[in-house]
Amino acid sequence: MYAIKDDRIIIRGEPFDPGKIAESGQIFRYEKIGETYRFHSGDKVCLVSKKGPQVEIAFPEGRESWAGYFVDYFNLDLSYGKINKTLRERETGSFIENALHAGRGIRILRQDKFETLISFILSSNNNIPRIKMIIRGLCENLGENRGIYHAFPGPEKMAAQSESFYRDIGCGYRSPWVLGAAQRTLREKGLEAYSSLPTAALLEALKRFDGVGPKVADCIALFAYNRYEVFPVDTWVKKIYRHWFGGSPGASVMRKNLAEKFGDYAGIAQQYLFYYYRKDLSP
DNA sequence: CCCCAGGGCCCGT
DNA sequence: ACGGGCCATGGG
Repeated sequence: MYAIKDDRIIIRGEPFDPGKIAESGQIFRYEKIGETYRFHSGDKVCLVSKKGPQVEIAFPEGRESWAGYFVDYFNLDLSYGKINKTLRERETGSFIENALHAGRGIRILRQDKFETLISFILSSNNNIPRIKMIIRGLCENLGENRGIYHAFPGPEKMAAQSESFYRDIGCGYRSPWVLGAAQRTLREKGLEAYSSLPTAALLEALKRFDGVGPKVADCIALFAYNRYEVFPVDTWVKKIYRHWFGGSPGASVMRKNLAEKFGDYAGIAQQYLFYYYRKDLSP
C-alpha cells in the first residue's frame, strides 16, 4: 500500500525495511546516512527513511519525477504479506520461520539491467565489501557527476575503455568479462529485449555473456528481470543447505530441490535465507 | 603461510 | 554431464 504525496512516496501497511533491503546482498550501491538510506540505481538516487509506522521515499530537488521509476524499482505493487503467507504454507519448521521473521521487510528489487549484469559479473569469487569498492571506483571514474553522487556508467562509456582500466580499478581477471559485457550490451542496444523471453531462454541468453554462469545468471534474472522462480546457489546457500538438510549435493541439485520446494517464490525465499544465515547464523 | 568471498572457464574423463 | 585446477585481490 503506497501513495505519492508532496513529491514523496509514502508506504504503510506493507513490510518494507530499507536497512534489510540494502544489506540483503542484492545491491552494492547504497549508503546509510544517519537513519536514512540512499539507494542508487543506474543514474538515479532516492532517500528512504522510516517515519514512525510508515516509510518515506524522497528525491533530490527537482527530481520528483523519479517517483514512478522507484515505485517500479521497489516493486511497490507487490504485496509481501501475501507472499510470506504462501512461503509458510510451502515449508514449515523453525528454520524458515526464523528466516521469515529475521528478514521481514526485505523486498526483491527490480534493478537496472545493465548495472545488475556488470555488478554480478564482478561478484564471482569475490566478497561484498570488495564488490562495493570496485563498483564505487567504476562510478567515480566513468559515471556522470551529479553533484552529490556519480551515476552508474552506461554501456557506451564502459565499452570505450581498455581492459587495463578495469584491472586498475581492481576488477582483476574479471576485467575482460566486464569489458566484453559492455561491448555486447552496446552492440545489442541494451538488455530490454530479453524481457520478453521465458525464464529458461533468458538464463541461456545471459549465460552467453563471458563471466556469467549459472549462479550469476540466476541473480540477474531474479534482481533485474524479477524471475522469482529461480534460486541462486552461492557459497552461503551451500552452507545453509548443509546446516538445514545435512547433505552437500552439487549446486545444480540444490538449486532444483530448493526451487521445487518454494515454487514461483523461490528467489524470494532464497533472499530471506541468505539474509538470515549471514546475519544470525554465520560464525 | 593458510582460507575465504553472492563463481566461471577450461580442461580432462 | 561432472570434477578439479586455476584465477586477481584484499581481509581475516
